[in-house]
Amino acid sequence: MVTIRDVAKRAGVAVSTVSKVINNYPSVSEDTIARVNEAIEELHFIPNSVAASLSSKQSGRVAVLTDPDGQTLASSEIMMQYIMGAVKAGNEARLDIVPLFFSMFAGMNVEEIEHRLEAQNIRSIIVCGLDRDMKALTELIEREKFKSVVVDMPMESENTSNIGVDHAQAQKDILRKTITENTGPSDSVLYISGRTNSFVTEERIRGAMELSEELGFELTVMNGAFSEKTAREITFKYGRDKDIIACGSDLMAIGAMKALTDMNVFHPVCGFDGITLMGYAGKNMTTVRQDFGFIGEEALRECMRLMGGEKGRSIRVPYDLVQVRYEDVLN
Amino acid sequence: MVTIRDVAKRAGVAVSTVSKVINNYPSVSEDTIARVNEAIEELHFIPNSVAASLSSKQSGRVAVLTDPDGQTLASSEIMMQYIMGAVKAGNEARLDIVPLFFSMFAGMNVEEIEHRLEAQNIRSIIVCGLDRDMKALTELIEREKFKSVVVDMPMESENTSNIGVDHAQAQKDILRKTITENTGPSDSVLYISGRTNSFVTEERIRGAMELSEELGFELTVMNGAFSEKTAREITFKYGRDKDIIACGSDLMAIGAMKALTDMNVFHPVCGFDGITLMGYAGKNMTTVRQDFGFIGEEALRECMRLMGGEKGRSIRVPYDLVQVRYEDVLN
DNA sequence: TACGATTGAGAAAACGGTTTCCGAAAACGT
DNA sequence: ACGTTTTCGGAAACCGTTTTCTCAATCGTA
Repeated sequence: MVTIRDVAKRAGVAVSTVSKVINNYPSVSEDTIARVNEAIEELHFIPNSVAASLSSKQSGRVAVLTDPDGQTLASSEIMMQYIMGAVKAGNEARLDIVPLFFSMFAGMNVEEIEHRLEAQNIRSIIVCGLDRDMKALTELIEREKFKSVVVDMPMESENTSNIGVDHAQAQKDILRKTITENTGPSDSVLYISGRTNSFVTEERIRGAMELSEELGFELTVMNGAFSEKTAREITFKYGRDKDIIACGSDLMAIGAMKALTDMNVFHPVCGFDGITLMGYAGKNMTTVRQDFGFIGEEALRECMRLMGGEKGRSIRVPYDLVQVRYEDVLN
Repeated sequence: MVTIRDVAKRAGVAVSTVSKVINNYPSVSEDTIARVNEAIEELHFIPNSVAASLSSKQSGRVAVLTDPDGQTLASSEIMMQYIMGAVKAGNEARLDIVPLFFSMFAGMNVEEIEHRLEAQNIRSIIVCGLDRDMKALTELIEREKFKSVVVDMPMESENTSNIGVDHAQAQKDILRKTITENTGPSDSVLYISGRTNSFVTEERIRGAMELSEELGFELTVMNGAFSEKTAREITFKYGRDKDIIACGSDLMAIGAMKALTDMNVFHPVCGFDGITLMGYAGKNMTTVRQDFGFIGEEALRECMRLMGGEKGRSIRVPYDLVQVRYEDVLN
């Protein structure tokens, strides 16, 4: 392994000087910089990130935390996109990115999780799939020992940013579109919501209710708990007499559509997320497409901002209203 | 951060002794071990893995390498399961696992990839989704600087193990089952294969051909390139007159089934992989279900074996022949 | 009883960087 | 031309472990 000392010798300077060049310190003359860079080139030197991490507690290692349990097809697609986005942005920023998974923390208390992250010299975390029941992770963020970027939870502080689409607005938009493009403003809508411990569920319900006030349609909200099966059952029971079925996730929308098809009725259905599976689910379905890859990228860039000393903030990302067709997902 | 020195002081021993206790060295008395462990408990000490990694070039950091391009829904589900399996096994073995992605290596030559991995003190890699065209990765493995575990490629050496199901046998099994459960041994079978640069494609084709010899049915092999769309087109053109459509992947099986449905003919179709999407694709389809999570776990354990100094080998893992039904994938 | 063999524990040198501090040389102002 | 500041580069301490060596104490045996 070629080390910084080899480079120093080759360039005829001190190791500290090489280090300064690597890290773009000021107070190195153009001349020296050139000579050092030349030596780096020639020796194919790549700094050992482990050593760097040890010596400067600075090192940019970011962990992606989530709960891998209850993995559905949809969530693994979404997670994969988060991770790939984060890795991509991490590569561009030339830092380590170390995905971990919440499973390893199951049953641990906050201190222990903290210690484990510290033991890896991790300074910043991206948390996805967080809901209100995950007390340990929530507390971890609130203690602010780490720079945290949390997806789809309204947390914000000195060291915490949140990121995600505006769920209330998006729900309003997709529902309005579904209503206006179909039968009219005085319909009755069955809204099948996600799990109640989730922030996005609250927001989406709020959006639907505000729109119902605004347009004056009848709105029935029922808890589908993000379950395709439950959504299907609810639709069987209560869907027939409604005009539109709106769901708090695509998976539930698919369940609802299955039920409608079985009953031989053809109400429009709208979902939320924009997963690939929607392309296989039938016609007459629209959804809010989130760009999960982009969210992952942005989340990582936000980690860097926070590590750079800037304050936490809220980031809203754009979304699309789409009809996912089979042709679009076909590969 | 509580360090090994704090523990040493507390226990009244030298730091080296603490280190020995942590790493289960012999030549420490029961007595001392107890005292040190007590101190560790009391101080909630967790060894800094970065320092450990720097000091002993031993540290167990494993990278998962793959090509994230051309991510289909199916492959993201499969990758996620590989990764989660590996992470799970990694946690159990108490080592770091650092998923990286091949994307960062796009366009790099072998030396550069090597340097980058070295710079992270990575000693062992798991490679998935490798095909014959990925020269850099293949060469990386062949140079044997790393302990490599490669999924579904027939590479084996001192420092290289491979893992996967027996694709030829599995293809034979699922095809035999499909034939015998349906019309009889003298049918004509259309086999839509995967991409030709892939080892699993060769094996699966070989399995199908051997069975055709054995049972004496007519076998037509066509290249579907792992594409749902292509499989669909092939089926449209040539599927009608056949009795059975066998495919080299589930995604292609779904495409084939789509075509059959559109043509209003109902041949049995079999796929390969056992992805969730199959549950949404229709009746009369069977497939080989691989346990990707288990493969990920085993791959990581194999990394540890190799790092422990044992020689590379081939590992065949079990598979199931199943019919994925909607009820089974419903959540 | 004495002597080599064994065992248990500590001191100190790595590992490969970063960072602080210091001094020499160059630039500047008057 | 002299004192003062600024610029640039180097020496050395440090990050938290592991690991090698050394040494004292204990043991077994003749």
